[in-house]
Amino acid sequence: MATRGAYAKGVAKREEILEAALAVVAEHGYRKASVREIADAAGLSPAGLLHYFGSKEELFVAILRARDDRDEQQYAGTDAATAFLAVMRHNASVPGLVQLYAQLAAEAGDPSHPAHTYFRERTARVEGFSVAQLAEDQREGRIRSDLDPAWVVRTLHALADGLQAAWMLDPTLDMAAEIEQFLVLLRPV
Amino acid sequence: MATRGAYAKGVAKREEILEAALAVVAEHGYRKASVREIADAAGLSPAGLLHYFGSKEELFVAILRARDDRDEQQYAGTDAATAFLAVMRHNASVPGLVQLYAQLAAEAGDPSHPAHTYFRERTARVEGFSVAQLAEDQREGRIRSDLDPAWVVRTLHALADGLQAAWMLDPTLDMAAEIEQFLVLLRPV
DNA sequence: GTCTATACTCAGATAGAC
DNA sequence: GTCTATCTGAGTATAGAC
Repeated sequence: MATRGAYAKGVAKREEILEAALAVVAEHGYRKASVREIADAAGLSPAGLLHYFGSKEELFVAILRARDDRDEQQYAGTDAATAFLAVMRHNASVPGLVQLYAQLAAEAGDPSHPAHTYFRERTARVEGFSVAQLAEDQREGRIRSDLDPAWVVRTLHALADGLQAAWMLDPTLDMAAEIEQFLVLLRPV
Repeated sequence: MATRGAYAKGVAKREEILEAALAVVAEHGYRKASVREIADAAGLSPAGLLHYFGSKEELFVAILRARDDRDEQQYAGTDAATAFLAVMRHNASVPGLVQLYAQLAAEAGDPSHPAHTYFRERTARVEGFSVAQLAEDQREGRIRSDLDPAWVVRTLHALADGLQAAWMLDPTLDMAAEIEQFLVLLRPV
């Protein structure tokens, strides 16, 4: 139903706008990615764009949600360490997305920001299933069993976010290698 | 000389503007801290403010520089681990500054951003003397000697940045405790 | 050197016509 | 569902008063 009749066009247009927004962010960075420019790239007016996404912030949150969906589908069931590394390696190939994520995450520190709820939910969800995965890694002897899995996951998450900030300042930084080094410390002795 | 005659007023006004900016950011958050509002708080017009700081971004960079100066003076000579913990604990009492830092750091990912150079230099400087401190910690047996000090410092830095992002989303997070847990992994066996 | 008044440009968002 | 026209508020450049 959702892709038939009068709705099909709207759904397709939404996808088209997301793609255009991503392309503009990738090329010009988040700062200069105005609604106008994205609307131009998607072939409609700023007001037309805002018919689909109520505000600039909502549009960007939608992009991040789409990324989350893809990542979570792709790495479902993989052990936590491997999944983290794979995501980090992939991130290094999409600087625009990394910038967008960092920017929005910083803004979302303000509880009144439209993306605040999204980031809180995202953290709870991602850390939730990562803890489950990590506990399994511990049972199977891949990770030291004397560490609190929740702490390990929070640390991995914070480390990943911080490394992305460092990587934006200096793209020669190998984010995955840094994480890998940390994982060595988690190995059973 | 710099504080005599006709210049004394200017220097004092600069300080006053920095204080006002900090207060506005602390109260309304970075997002809604407009040049106009800061100018009002400092008792002058927007253009008057821009006489001292060429742009909004330069003003905010000046705030962060002032913070750096204070921190670096205060913890010069302290061992790296203790200094990091002290700074983290202090940060938890100044949410406005944490927000400002995170926001500007994210924006500065773009090389054309006015704060890009500041953050690159800051990273080089802070990590530089932290590595020196950490190497000493290693020689004196407080830290495992088989770890690359540069890696440890980069990781500590990234972890701190990431934890601040997480803390903004959930202020119940104890950033210093998280760091402390990580430091346990660095202790000699 | 310090500062104001004015005005310009561009942003995101809204109202209402089509 | 999409446009045009418009509103509001941002940052800041300029000219010039003191």
